[in-house]
Amino acid sequence: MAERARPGGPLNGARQPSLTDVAGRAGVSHMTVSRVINGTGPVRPTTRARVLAAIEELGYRPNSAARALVTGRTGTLGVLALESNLYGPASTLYGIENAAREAGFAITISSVSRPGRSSIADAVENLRGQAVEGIIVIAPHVTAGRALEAAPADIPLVAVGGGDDAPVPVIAVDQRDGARRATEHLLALGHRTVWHVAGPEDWLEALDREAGWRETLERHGAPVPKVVRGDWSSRSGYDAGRALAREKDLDAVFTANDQMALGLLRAFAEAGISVPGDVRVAGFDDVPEAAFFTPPLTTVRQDFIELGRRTFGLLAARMSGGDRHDRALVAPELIVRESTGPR
Amino acid sequence: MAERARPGGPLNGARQPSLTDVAGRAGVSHMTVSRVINGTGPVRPTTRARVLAAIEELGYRPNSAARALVTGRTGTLGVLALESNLYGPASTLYGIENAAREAGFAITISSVSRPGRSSIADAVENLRGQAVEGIIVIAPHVTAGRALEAAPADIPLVAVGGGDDAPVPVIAVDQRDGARRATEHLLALGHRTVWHVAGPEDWLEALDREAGWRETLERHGAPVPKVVRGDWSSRSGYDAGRALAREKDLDAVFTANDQMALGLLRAFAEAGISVPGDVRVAGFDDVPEAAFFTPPLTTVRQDFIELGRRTFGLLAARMSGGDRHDRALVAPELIVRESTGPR
DNA sequence: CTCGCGAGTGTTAGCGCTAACAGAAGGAAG
DNA sequence: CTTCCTTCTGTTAGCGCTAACACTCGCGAG
Repeated sequence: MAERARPGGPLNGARQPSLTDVAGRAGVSHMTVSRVINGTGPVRPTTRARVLAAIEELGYRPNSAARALVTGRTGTLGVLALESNLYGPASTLYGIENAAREAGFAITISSVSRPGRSSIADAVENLRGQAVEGIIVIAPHVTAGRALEAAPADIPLVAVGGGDDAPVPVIAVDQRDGARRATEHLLALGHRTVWHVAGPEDWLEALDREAGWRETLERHGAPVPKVVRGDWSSRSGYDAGRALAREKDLDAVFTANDQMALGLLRAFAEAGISVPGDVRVAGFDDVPEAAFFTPPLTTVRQDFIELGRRTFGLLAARMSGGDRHDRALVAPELIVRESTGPR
Repeated sequence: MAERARPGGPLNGARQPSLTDVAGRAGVSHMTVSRVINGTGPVRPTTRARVLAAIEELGYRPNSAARALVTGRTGTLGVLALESNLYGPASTLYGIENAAREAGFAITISSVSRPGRSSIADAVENLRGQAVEGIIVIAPHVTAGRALEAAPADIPLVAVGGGDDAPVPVIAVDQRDGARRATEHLLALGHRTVWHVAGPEDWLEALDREAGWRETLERHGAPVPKVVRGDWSSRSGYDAGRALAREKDLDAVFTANDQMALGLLRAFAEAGISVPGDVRVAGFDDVPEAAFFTPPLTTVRQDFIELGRRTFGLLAARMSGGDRHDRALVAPELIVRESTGPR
């Protein structure tokens, strides 16, 4: 009776103990062991103790593949993440991972370097190949939203940070509200209007923040200056700052994220423009460094951990049959610092 | 013949097609289908075409659990990540994910909020429960190194950013060399010595950077000032800056990361100390924002993508039987900017 | 005393797949 | 024409587990 080699077995070559091994050691049937492990069905306390001892002695670990094969459940969720070091997406990922782990789910990630219809479809396909039970898409792009229109209907999928019109359920921070808060804060300081350095046009968050800024200006009857567009990077904020430094009645600027605000501040410093002396500046995100910019930055804080939790919660609801197809918003908070302080 | 309900099946209730379904449709045996899918064994071109057509029509997707059960391979790697938004760890994660995906492996992450013997052991256990074929630990802590001493011997495990004495193979950026480059750069500018704002004592990278700085000073016969210790945060860099601002012959400062340098610059600005006029400052990491600090920061760049690739490569080698237990270093690069520019 | 019932345990089947081997068909070599 | 390969395809077994049902007790009710 030849021992068949296990191709992918453990390094030391020994076979992992199976339910049957444990059963043999405990002097019971494999079903009793299964019941002890899963808490299904009644088991006499003394038997349970014998089984647990056998499990301990053999170092038994359930075979997840076998379990998944028979139950049809893998206990795994897929997260489709944008490959970026942007503060928001990375923080959201940890929020999701935490919530999922607490609920007993594993997370496998599939990253996408550039969002696009095909790359997102590929990543979704990749995750499905890994038999995930549900998918969370972190890709706050216009293109991502469109790509999801072709999302498979037979697997629960939710998005975090998608737009109003996304074809899937979405949890997002209320970008418009955040932009409104920042803009109103600046207007309340007595400025005639507020300039805006926007994020890239293919990001929904950029569009929402811009819309929130625009709406607020219009509601207050303030003129709407021409938008300067950046790409989230400090470099683009710097370029925007150089351009804005040439404007005559520049008074207040709201940048769509903190990194661009940093570049803007740098450009203003080089141009001899004082913040908040000559111009007041507000950002968005509240990255941990924002309090130490020169000057410390007024900005809008997003609770990414909460965002992750809520997103997981929505997916969990969908997986257990909830058919809600809604959009939930997490409220942001304005953090006031010196960049919009007294002159 | 009752159709048994599939507990975790797809939302629409229909059973996913199996090999047998495809076989029936193509008029062959399930083995022929398996051979077509895996490219094992010869199949007549016309048969192959029929099978591929059937796969397409049914939307067949291999069941990874069944495959894992019989082959003993899951095609999944576990990454144990520190739950932090620090630039380095997050970037490394993407580097690993990329390399793994190219090689056909999936990545599941398990995050650890606070590194410690038990939390790391728990996370490793968690990953093993998911039947990963190998584990990569991103946890550049002293405690992480110690926790890995108890690492299971029957699963390949490598660490990224661990210490010389780690009980497992390690890929790391050469922190000492980076610190040496920064320190020598500052000394070459004519400064008598270089002060150091170090990272937390329980981080190996902090210790290595400090050691590299200290060795360099000693080799050049420069006095070794008292180390100011931070915790990587801008806040701690700010506090360090306030403390250093009181020193008399402060000339040059090397901070162990860029975030702390930002806080330091902020504190110096508030204290009326000009950089590089009065004091020259260098950091470590080259975060994307470093070029836009006030002033732009001289710093040490680490190639995290390369680090991730190399780490995956090492793990792959170990998984295929390589028994190397070595330590490989990735060279960093000094990026000179205004913070150490001419006065 | 019999019956019923619940607690506790065992037996069997089968999830979807690959490994191993067993055929069948056809051509080349003797 | 036989023999022996090579190419292609099919059959069978079994991976480790859970679902479903069958069985054996022991005890209380009728």
